[in-house]
Amino acid sequence: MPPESSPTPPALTRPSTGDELRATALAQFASIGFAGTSLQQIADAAGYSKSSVLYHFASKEALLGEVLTPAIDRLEVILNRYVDAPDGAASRRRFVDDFIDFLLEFRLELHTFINQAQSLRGIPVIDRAGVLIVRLSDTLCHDGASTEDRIRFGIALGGAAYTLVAGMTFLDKDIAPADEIRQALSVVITELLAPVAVHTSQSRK
Amino acid sequence: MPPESSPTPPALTRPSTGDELRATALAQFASIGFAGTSLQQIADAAGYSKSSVLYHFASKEALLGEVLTPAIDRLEVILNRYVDAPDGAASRRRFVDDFIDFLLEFRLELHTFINQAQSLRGIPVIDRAGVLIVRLSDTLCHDGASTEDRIRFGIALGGAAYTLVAGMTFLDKDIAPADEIRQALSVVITELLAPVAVHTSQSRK
DNA sequence: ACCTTACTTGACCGATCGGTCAGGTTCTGC
DNA sequence: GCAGAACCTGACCGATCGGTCAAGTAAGGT
Repeated sequence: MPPESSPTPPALTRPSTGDELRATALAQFASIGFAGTSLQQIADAAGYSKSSVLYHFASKEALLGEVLTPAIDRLEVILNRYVDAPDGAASRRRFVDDFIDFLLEFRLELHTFINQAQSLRGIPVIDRAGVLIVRLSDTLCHDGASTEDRIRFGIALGGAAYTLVAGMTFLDKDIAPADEIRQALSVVITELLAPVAVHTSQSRK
Repeated sequence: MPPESSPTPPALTRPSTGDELRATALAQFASIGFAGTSLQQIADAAGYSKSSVLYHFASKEALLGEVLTPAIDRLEVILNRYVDAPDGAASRRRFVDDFIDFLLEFRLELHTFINQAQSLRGIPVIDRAGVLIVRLSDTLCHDGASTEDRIRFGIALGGAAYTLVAGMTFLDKDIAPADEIRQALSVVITELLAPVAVHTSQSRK
């Protein structure tokens, strides 16, 4: 092999073992569920031994924590940015864009959390995500929001999480181009959340 | 005890052991997942032994089948009724009402299927439900439906399933009255599916 | 009384679960 | 060359998994 190649690879560094395991575990958690995924499966899928997984991560729960944390951090940033921004349609629009970016980038993480949070209570990373979702809901809906407003929020969140993961599997067999999905998501979510926004721009009650 | 009570109980018959087990299993499958739920858990929660569960149901998969089948049967009836009905806004409206009834009555079954179908492929009841969902999607969206139309359908389906189960858990701590939820769902889902309906009433292209 | 049927159970099976541990390999700094 | 860290692994642990089996019990028909 010629020595011309760089010590740090040219464009992208190959993923570390930890990264591979995180990615593999995420895929399994999202499709089979945390309880239904064994460390052996993760190890086999990633091409390592079970012992190796437990060398890199203290426990199965710790692995879940490391897998979900980046998504939660990102969501926290987005929410804080929206809270700090002045009220108005422009801030609202940027938030929806940020949120759609988040959906597309962390679809598996969101799907994992959304569908299993109830059964995983007590795990630190899950509880942290839980309070974040509540804060997100309260921020968008305010305290006096109607049942319909809350259902709008829930449908937008859960529906997007579902559509981007499970839905794609057997509904859109032929996957649509990414920007087409992004634009469609933008239209539908904006439309879903629009009535909720109306209440937001005026002080409640 | 006075013998005045009827041989077949007056208003409602107490549930059979099989019914209790089905209900208990459904709750566990929906919240922890099929793979994550053990027969022991189901037996303990229902107050029986694991052996008793396996006496009433041939296997864990058979139990899942019996749990989900009523929901699938019902969805099949609703879809067939819509397909056989004349095209038009009235049929469409009735379908949405039927569908919301279905959502409210079989929320746990739908949630179970929606979020685990991918990992349970090969199990007869799951495959049957899968083709039914595809048929539902094709019926509502037709062949030439845009990505946005399909995303609308996916968000309505997945969003409702999520909101009615997981969402209620930590978003609407204080549960709203049933008819309020029904009306809100009706508004939001009708709104979501409305643009898709437009394409339906005219022959495509 | 007796047999049958429906139902429930504990003991048990091989396999797999999450997790520990000691040992082996490879690479680095000295 | 050598110590030490980083990494990877097979063997092993007690517990639990889905599932089988024989025994036991209660009710009903004869």
